[in-house]
Amino acid sequence: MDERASAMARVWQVVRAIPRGQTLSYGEVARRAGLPRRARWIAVALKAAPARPGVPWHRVIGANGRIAFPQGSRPHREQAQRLRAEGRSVEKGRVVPLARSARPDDLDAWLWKPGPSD
DNA sequence: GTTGTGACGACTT
DNA sequence: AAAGTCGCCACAA
Repeated sequence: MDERASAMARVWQVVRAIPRGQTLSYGEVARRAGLPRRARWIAVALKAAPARPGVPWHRVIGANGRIAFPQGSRPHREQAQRLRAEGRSVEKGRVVPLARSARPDDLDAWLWKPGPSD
């Protein structure tokens, strides 16, 4: 079984595990998939993601809450729309962090943290 | 084989 | 705040 395929499967699995309305950064997805420092590669994996079952790719955002697609682009609008449909607000291409912390440098604010109840 | 590019990220100017 | 730089690495040309 080739490593590339299993790595990709791990990425999809991690992304599929993100609950509705929650987000993870590319870097965090990479770490959880056992691919530290390969944030860029996550994009490759998501592009290759199966359409059906489908992975919630819109829950994966940049490290600063930025939607990675160019503003105004089709995919950018779709991602923003999907996130808003799950209750998150997006302002100027940026996903507004969850209320727990307003500090823009606090990654935890928009990173989903698995809690004891999960 | 080399080069440029990109749905990234951490750092430094 | 904005722009560079560098590390990372799959892919296409």
